[in-house]
Amino acid sequence: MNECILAVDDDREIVKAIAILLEKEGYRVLKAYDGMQALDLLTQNSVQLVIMDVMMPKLDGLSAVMRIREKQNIPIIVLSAKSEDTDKILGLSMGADDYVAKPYHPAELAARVKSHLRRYTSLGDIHAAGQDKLTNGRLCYHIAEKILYADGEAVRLTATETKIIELLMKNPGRVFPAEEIYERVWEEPNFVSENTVMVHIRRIREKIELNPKEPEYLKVVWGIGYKMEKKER
Amino acid sequence: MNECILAVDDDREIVKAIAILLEKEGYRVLKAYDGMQALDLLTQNSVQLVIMDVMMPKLDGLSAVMRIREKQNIPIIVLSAKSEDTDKILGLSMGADDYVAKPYHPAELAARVKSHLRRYTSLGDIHAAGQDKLTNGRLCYHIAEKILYADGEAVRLTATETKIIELLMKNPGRVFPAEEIYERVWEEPNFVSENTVMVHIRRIREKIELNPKEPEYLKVVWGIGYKMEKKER
DNA sequence: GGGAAATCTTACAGGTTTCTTACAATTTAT
DNA sequence: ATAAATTGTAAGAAACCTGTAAGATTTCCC
Repeated sequence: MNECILAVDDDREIVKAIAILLEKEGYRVLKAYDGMQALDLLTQNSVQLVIMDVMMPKLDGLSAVMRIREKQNIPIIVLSAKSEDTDKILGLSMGADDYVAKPYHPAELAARVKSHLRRYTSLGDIHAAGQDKLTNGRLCYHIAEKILYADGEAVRLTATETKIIELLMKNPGRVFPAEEIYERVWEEPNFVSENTVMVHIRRIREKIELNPKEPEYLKVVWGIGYKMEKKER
Repeated sequence: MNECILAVDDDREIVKAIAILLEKEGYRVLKAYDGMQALDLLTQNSVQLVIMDVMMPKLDGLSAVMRIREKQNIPIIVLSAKSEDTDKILGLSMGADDYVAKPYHPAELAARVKSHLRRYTSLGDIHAAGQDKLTNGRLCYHIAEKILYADGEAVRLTATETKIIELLMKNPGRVFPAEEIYERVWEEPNFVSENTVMVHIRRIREKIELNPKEPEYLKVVWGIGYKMEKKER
């Protein structure tokens, strides 16, 4: 489930250092030592981000970036020695998304990786949704505003409640076991059986249902989970 | 029938890369390697959009932008190295419609080109029409002047505050996590957890809100971020 | 109807997020 | 060079959210 990053540099020490840094952050890291190896690994694995040195034997950084772009549209961060001419580097890194000078601050590299991954994966998310509003009966969820409207009135939901509603509104009619809701909202497995999700569901009902005791939207499916009832228009 | 774009940069590799990218998207691309060449091509051809580096020999980006504006009102996207001083770039790109930092994601450049062309061709001359003001309730932000007015009175905002306001006024109603505000205003990842953004938000509230303790414009969305409340007209 | 399992309800203590204030460091203007 | 303004950091206060537990209720199935 966790994201996979490809680190490419002819200096093995640097690749190793990057791997250690990013693995500590919870990413899976693949290693390559020239452009050709990098391309091979990319075809064989599902990679979400590439970190690459501009100066490399076999296949240099620029060519490698171009070749990657032909196939995939993943974020690419380019590394380079600071001494070299900035303009030249920027030319060389055409098609990359970001540029980090060596020596770099480990925390900074990690932050940039995180930032690009978030933008890349969230953009994918928006694309999948296609719209900025999800309407269902009395309810209407604005994805960008992160606000749920009931009968046109904004509902005051908390952050956790908003995430649950976003999940359910994006998948109206689909039943989610409480366990799945937990894992997708909290983004971590719930090993202890809790009624945490249940309590949140109740709180949401209190805010969106006309009669929370007999919900018409946020319904329970006995023995399975919860769902957002799909309404006719 | 298909639209024509002029790419200008003294680095031929970059112009070539831009051309390949945009031709793949179905545009016709003219190439120039300095400001003078660019102006020549503009008089001889029907061009719908210009992509230009700020730093160029012969005729620099700023001057070129000005000269183009004298004659035609087409969209101009300015390129620049991220390392260069942000304020200086802002000055240089005065009169441009958009600004993209190098290195950039090809898909991003393509998307911006598409978006500017759509606006330009569909609405005709949007510049003349004057979408240079963003009004929301008591507030009105002039994009070109970079000044915020509250009840018609200019508000004395600092540079950082202005950037935050511009981001929020351009996206009324949308919620931005503090982290995203940081990244989009400072243009670098915030790898140390700080409450910097929060303090700036408070200072802006002090200047624009009637009662800063209970903001009616610059609102917090608990656990998620901040937003500019969208007001009715 | 009875019993077991699943879900609902309630309350609260602890934790997190945001606010506020002050100050030191930095930048800009005089 | 000096003063003024701006900016980032820290730390304590306030507001708000969250998970847990424990008892109540509903549903299912025999």
